[in-house]
Amino acid sequence: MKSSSRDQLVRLFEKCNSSKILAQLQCLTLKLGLTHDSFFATKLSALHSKYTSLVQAHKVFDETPTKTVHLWNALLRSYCKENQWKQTLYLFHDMVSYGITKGKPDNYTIPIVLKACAGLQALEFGKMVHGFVEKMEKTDVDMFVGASLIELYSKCGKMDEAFQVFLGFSQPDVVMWTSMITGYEQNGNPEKAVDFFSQMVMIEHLNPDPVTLVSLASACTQLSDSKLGSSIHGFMIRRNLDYDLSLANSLLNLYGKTGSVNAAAKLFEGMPTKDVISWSSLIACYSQNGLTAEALNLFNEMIDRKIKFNSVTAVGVLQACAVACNLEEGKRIHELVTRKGLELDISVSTALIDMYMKCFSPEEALYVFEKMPKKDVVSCAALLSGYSTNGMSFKSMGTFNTMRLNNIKPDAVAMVKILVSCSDLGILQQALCLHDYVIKTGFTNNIFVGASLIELYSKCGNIVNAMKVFEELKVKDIVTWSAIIAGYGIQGQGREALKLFNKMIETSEVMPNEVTFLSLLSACSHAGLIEEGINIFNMMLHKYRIKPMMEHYSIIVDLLGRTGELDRALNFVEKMPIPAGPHVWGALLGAACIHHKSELGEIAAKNLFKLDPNNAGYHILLSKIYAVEKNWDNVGKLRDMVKEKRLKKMFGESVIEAGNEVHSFVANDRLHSECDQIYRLLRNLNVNMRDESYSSNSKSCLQGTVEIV
DNA sequence: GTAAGTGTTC
Repeated sequence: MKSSSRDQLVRLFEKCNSSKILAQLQCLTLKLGLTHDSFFATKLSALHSKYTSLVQAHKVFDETPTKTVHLWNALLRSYCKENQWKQTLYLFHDMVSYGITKGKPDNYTIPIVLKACAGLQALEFGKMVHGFVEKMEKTDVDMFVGASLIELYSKCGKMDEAFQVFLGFSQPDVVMWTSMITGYEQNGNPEKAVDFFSQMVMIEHLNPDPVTLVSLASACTQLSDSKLGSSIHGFMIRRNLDYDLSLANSLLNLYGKTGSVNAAAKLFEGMPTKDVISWSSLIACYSQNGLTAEALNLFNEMIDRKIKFNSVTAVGVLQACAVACNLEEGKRIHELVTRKGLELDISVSTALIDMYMKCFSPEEALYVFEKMPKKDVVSCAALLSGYSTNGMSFKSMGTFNTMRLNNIKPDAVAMVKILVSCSDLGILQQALCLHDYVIKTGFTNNIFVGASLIELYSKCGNIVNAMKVFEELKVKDIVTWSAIIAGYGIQGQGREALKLFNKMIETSEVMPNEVTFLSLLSACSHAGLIEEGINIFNMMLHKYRIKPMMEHYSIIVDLLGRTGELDRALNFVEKMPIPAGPHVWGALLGAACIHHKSELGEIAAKNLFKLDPNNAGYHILLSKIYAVEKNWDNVGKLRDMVKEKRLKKMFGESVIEAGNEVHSFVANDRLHSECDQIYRLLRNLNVNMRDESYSSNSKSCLQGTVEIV
C-alpha cells in the first residue's frame, strides 16, 4: 500500500509545473509522512527554487535530517542558477566540512562548484576543487567534470591549463571540444578556435552541434571571416538547425560585423522565431553599416508590433541617430527609453551622451552624464571625446581630471581620446604630462596609444619626441608608421616623410594603406614637392592598387594649386573618374585665390555653390578674389548673398602656450590683455618678412584657409 | 548535471 502511494507521488512530482501544484504536493508529502524521505525533500527543494524562492528551497533543505549528496547538489544547483556564486562556494565548504550524511561530493557536485568558481574567476578555489577531482579514481571522473574544468580555466584566462585537462581525456566528447573552442574564442585566440574546430570535424569525425557552431561563428566574427561564416550558415541549413535561435542570432551578428547587410536581412526574414536579440542584432547591424533609416524603421516596427525592446536595442538605435545626426529622433528615443526606466542603464546613458555629442548638443550630453548614478571609463570617454568633436577640447581636459579624482582608470580607448583632445589644443606642457601618465599606466606598447602620442607631439611641434615615441614602440604597424609620416608632414619636412616611407617599404613588412598615402601626399603638399607627390599618387594607384578617395584627389589639387600649377590642377579635376566633391573644388578655389585667378575661381565657386550652398567660407573666398581685382560690384553682390542666406562663418581659433599659460585667439580678436603689444609685434614681423622677401600675400591672407576648405 | 547568441568610448 505504502509503496504504491509513494510511486503515485513520484509521478505527481514529475508533472509539477507551477507553484500552486507545488504547494499541494508539499501538503500531500506531509500527510503521507514522507517529508523526511530525502528523495522527496530533494525534489521539493529543487521545485521551490524553480517556482517560489531560494529561501523556501533552503528551508526544505534545513528541515531534512538526512542530507544526501542529491539534496546537497539540488541546493547547490539552485544557488548557482541564481548566480549566487559566493553562497554556492560557502555551501560547498559546509558540505565537505561537516554537512554530508551519505556519500561524498560526486560528478554532479563538481561541475556546479566549478561553475561558481568560473563566475567569480576564483582560480585558487577552482584549483582546490581540481585537486579534489584528481584524488578521485580516474574512471570515476566523467566528461561533465572535464568540460567544467576547461570552462573554469578558460574563464580565468588560463588556456594552457584548460588544454592539459583536455589532454587528460582519451575520447573527449563534443561538449569538451566545444568548451575548448569557446575558451580560445573568448580569450582572443580565434585562429586556434577555428583550428580546434577543424581537428574535431576532420580528424575526430565528431558532429558539431548548435553550440559548437555558435562559438565558431563568434570566432569568425573576430576574424572578420564572412566566408567561413556563410559555410556555417550552409551547414546549419543542411542539418535543419535553423530552428536554433542562438545560432541564427550569432550568424546575424557575424553578418552585421562583416558588413554583409543583405545576408543579415535575408537571414532575419527567414527566421521562424525571433527574439529581442534577433531584432537588436539587425538594428545594430544597420546602424553600424550606415543604414540609419533602416535601423530606425526596424525599431519603429518593433514598437508598432508591441515587441518589447531592451537596453541593447536602445543602444543600437541611438547609434543610428548619432550617425545620421538626427537629433529629433534621438530625443524621441530618449523619451521612450526614459519612460521604460532604461536611461539609467550605463550603456544606454553612454549611447545617449554619444548621440547628443554627435548631434552637436553638448549641453544635453552633459545633462545625461550628470544624471548618471555611476560613471565608468566608457561614459567618461564618450563625454571627453564628444567635447573634442564639438571644438571644446579644453573641457575634455577637465573631464580627464574628474576621472582621475574619481579614480576611474582610463583604458586604451579612453587614453587615445584624451591624447586626441590634447592634440586639438596643441599644448606641449600638457602633452609631456600625458606622456608621463601613459608611461606610468603602462600603455607605452599599445599601438593605438603610441600612434596618438606621435600625433600629439607632432601637433605640438615637437617632432623629436614624436620620433622617440615611434622608435621605442616594440611593434610598429601601419597606423604608427602613418602617424610619424604625417608628423613630419605637419612640420613641413616633406623629404623626411618620404625618407621614412621608403624606410618602411624597405625594412618592414608593413603595407601602406590609404591613410599612409593621405599622410604622404599631404606632406608633399605642405613642402611643395609637386613631382614627388604625383609620383606617390601614381604609385598608390598602380603599384599598391589602392583606389583613391576624395581626400586624395583634393590633396593633389591643393598641391598643384598652391604651387601655381593651376592649369594642371583644373585638368586633373576634369579627368577625375568620380565627380569632384566640395573639398576638391574648395582646394581649387583656394588656389585661385592665392594666385588671383578670378576666372578659375568662378568655375570652382560655381560648383561649390551647388554642392555646399550654405558654406559662408566659399562666398568669402571668391569675394576676396574680386576684392584684389577691385571688382567691387561682384564683392557687393556676394556679401549680399551671404547676408540674404544668413550664412555665418565659423571662427578659426588659435591656441598658444606661453610660460604656464594657454592663450586663445580668433581673427581680429581684441580681447587679450596685451592686445596692443601683440598687434605691434605682428606689424614688425610683417615688415621683417617683407624685407626678407617672403612671398606672403597680405592682401588675401589665405594660406591657412586653403587647408580648411 | 557540462559548452553558446545582441549593446556603450576607437
